[in-house]
Amino acid sequence: MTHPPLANAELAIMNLLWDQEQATARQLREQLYPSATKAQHGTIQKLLSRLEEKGFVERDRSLSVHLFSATHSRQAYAGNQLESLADKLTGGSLAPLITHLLAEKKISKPEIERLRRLLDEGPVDEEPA
Amino acid sequence: MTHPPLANAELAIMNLLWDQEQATARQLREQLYPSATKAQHGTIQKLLSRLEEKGFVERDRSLSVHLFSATHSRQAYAGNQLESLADKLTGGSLAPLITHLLAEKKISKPEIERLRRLLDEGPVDEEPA
DNA sequence: TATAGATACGACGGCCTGTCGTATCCGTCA
DNA sequence: TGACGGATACGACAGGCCGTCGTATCTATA
Repeated sequence: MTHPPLANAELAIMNLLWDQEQATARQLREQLYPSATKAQHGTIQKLLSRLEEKGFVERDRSLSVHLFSATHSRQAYAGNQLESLADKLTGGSLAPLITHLLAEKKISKPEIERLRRLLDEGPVDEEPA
Repeated sequence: MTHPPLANAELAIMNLLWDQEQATARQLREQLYPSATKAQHGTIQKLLSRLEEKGFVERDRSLSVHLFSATHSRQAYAGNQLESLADKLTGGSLAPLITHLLAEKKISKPEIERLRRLLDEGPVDEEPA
C-alpha cells in the first residue's frame, strides 16, 4: 500500500502530530498560526478532514472536542516516499539514488557511519520518533 | 540548487532522454504515443518547452529540426529529490528514511550488499546511465 | 436558555498539468 | 518561383489539487 504524497500545509500538520502523538484542532492552530484569526480554525479542520480521508490521521470522537493522531509513523511515510521515488526513477533500486550524493560529498562522514551501522545490523528496531 | 519535482508526463519524456542522450520531438512522440494523431505533436512541444524553462532540457537549434537532450543526469535528479525528501521529513538525515525499509525487509540482500560497497568505497564515480 | 467554542459542509481563487488548435516559419521539389 | 509538408511558437482550455474562508449546526456549561 503506497501513500499519496502530502502537500506543504498538510505536512506541517503531520509534523506536529508526529512530534506530539495527540492534539486537538485548537492546539494545532495555535502552533501553526500564532496570530489566531477566527477563520483559520476552519482551515485546520479542512486540512485535518482531508488528511483523514487520505488515511493519515485518526480522529477520536469520544469527546465533543476531537483528538487527532497520526496513523503512520514519520519513518513509515518517509520510507514509503523513498520507495516510490526509487520506483519512478531507478526501477526500485536505492543505490543509484545515493551514488550521486556520495560523489558530491553531500553526505557527511558521521552520516555515512550511521548508515553503515544500519546496514550491518540488518533488520533493526525502529528508532523512537 | 534544488530542482523542482517533475510531473508524470514530464518524467516520461525525461526517461526517454536519459536513455538516449538526444532526440527530436518526432522521435519522442513516436515512443510516447505510438498511435500518432497530429495534435499530440503540440503536446510534446509544450512539454519540452516547459522542461526547457525549468532547466531540465537543452535544445540544439542549429538545424531547423531541433535536437533535445537532458541537462542533468538521472542520478543528479534522483539524488536531488532524495535530498529534498530528507530535508522535508528528517532534517536532512538519510538514516531514518532507510530504517523503516530495512525493518520491513523491503530491501533485498543483494541491494544491501550494493549499498554497503558504495559506503565503503567512499566517494565514487557515477555509474554509467 | 443563552452563549462560547467546536465541528460540518460547501464555495472560491490560484496554480499546475496535460491536451489541443491555430498561426507562423522553413526547406524541398516540381 | 510558388505550393506544400513538416516543425516550431503561442495561446486557450478543462480538470484536479491546495489553501483559505464563511456559514450553519451541534454541544457543553453557566
